[in-house]
Amino acid sequence: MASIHQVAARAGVSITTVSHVFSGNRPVAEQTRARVVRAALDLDYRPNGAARGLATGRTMTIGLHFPFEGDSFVLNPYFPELLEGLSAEAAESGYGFLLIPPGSGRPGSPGTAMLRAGRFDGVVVADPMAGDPLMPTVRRLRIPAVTTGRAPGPRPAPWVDNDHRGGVRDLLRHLREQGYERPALLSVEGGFSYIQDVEDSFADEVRRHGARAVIVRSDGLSGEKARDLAIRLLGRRHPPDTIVAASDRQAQGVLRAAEDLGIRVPAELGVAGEGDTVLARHSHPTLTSVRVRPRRLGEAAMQSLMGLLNGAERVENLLLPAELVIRRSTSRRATASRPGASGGTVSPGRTARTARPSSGPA
Amino acid sequence: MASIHQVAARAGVSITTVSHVFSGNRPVAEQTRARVVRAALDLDYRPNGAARGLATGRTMTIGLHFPFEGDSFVLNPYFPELLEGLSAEAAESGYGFLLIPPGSGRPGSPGTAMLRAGRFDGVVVADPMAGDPLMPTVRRLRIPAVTTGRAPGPRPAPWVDNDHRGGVRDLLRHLREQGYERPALLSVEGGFSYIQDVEDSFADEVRRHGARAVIVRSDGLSGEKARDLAIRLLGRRHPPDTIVAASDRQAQGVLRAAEDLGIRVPAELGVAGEGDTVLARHSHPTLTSVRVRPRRLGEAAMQSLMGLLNGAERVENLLLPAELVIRRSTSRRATASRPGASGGTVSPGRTARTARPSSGPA
DNA sequence: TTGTACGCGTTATCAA
DNA sequence: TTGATAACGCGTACAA
Repeated sequence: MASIHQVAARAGVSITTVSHVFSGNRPVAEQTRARVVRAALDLDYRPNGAARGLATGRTMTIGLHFPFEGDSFVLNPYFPELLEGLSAEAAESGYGFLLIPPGSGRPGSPGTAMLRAGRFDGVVVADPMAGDPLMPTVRRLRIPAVTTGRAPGPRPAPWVDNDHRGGVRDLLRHLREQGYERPALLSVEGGFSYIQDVEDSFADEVRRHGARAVIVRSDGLSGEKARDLAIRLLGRRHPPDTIVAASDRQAQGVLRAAEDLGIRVPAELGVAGEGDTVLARHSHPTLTSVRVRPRRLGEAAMQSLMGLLNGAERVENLLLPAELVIRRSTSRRATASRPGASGGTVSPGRTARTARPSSGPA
Repeated sequence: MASIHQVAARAGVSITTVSHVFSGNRPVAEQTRARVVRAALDLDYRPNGAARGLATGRTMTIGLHFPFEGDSFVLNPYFPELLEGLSAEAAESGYGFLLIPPGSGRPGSPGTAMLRAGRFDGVVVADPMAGDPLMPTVRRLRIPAVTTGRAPGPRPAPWVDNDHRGGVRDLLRHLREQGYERPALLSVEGGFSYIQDVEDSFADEVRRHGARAVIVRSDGLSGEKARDLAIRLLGRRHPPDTIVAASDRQAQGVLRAAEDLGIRVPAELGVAGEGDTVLARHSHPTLTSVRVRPRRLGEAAMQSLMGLLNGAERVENLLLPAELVIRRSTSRRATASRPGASGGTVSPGRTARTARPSSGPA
């Protein structure tokens, strides 16, 4: 492997010049630069990352953690899209992602060793879970961190998030307009702030309009489990006339339950999902869902983190708006907006809001 | 951040001794070691990875690539499990995974820059696709590499793989024993060696027993698409009496098609999947499937790569046996093995085989 | 516009 | 059992 010295020698310049040709940190005469580039090409030279890191104190690496311990969240298209956004934004600036293994934060685990080894400049933690020792460890080690979704606890790390509460509010308003009166929420176990938001705002909103807040929880996102729970819900003495599911996969299970029980959707039962995944467009009937933007969230997370890395004392938290996409599964009254049309109907747009720096749930 | 010098000073020893306490590269007297550890603890010292990398020439980082360009393979539980295996094995030896972004290998892409920057000691490429420039680039840069599934081309990198061909053979034998005579294969687009293996061995085996090999391909793993294709298959003038799907999700779509058409499974139609995922155990009827071991495959991949990194000239390729798990969806004749019992029935076990170093498809 | 020389924090060689 | 010191390859303050 050629080093900067060999390139300098071959180009007839000093290593300083070679360095600056590759870092771009100071202007180099066009002629000189050409000679250097030529020499580097000839020798197949690539600047050594470790040496760079040693000299600059930067590793150009971001630690990345996903909540993938159980099976439950693996089959969720949310995370691949989030990763795309992170990746796109990181690529621009030469950052790479080092996976932080599950179980990191527990004393003595290999992941904790990695955290302690200073192998990255900062971390992105996707959907930190309540009770997970990772974020406390990250804070203790003073590693710059941004989370997608909010970490639990009093002074969470800077975060970016989807406005799930707003999404639920919009959805419930739409359901009221469609004449549904007894909504139930089919939620899921797990200590994510997203679930907390959905459940809290569902309960608040339903009660504010004088109804009882019925919430049941599945222990995974599977459609089968959702179907079973929905069947039980619909067999109650006073069954709900709408079921809002915490994910599109669960909503599909609800549709299946209705089909099995001979209950017509949307006439007798309204069904809505969350995430506006490909499932929502392809189920029968098509599914009303709350659209979030994992890709944009990933980009925003990296932007925040890079702010921190560039010396910003603190960065603003960011709440991305969620859009209600109305489709057949909740459209039982004719409206001007032709529900059921190709892509669904999007509720009146709202613009991105910036939340207060260390606010709790918005 | 404390450095080795400060620890040495505080412990009253040379930096050499501190170094050896942390690297374990030579014995240190118990008393001395205790003093060093104490000092390190007091100063919150952690060895600097970049400096280590510079001195040793090793980054303790493995590049990792998943075939996640489209949505299609994201929703496959195979990859999370593969990652678990890789991760477990890597953690033991202090290696971490740096994600190689999609599109790497194309000249000028950020991923290619990362490959060229020498940021890792080796790479693991999960299911390299035909036509992807990644593996050629990796070879050109002489980065030690192992693939899960085989890379296309004449002299592929060392690989570990599931014995899909053996799995298909066992499955077809079972189907013949159950009296099925006209199997069709519901495959999927995409240049993975795994698909090639399944299609090739299906065709070989079916023809060897004098039947016509019917193969149709979906352009994704979705259950909906599989259902539509299955409906078309079953509407043919001479419909198949068995449909073998390239994944459990597709097989579930086939079950749905049969249900919609009023075709009884397994009496009139046999259905089998691939992967033995949670879907197979939970569908109605339960699904016969070919079980593979992504977790063990991941472990094996890392072991092979670490062999390469430790100077092995070449490592043996490894073919892990696939097990046929017989459940209700193909069990129309009574057998001694009580198909449909809890976990399904596993075909006579075979032991892991080691393939010839640069063999093509086994 | 370019070059000299030092420092980054560690490992490895050689010596004691 | 331990230590002194030369790499490792790059960035950058300072000088020219």
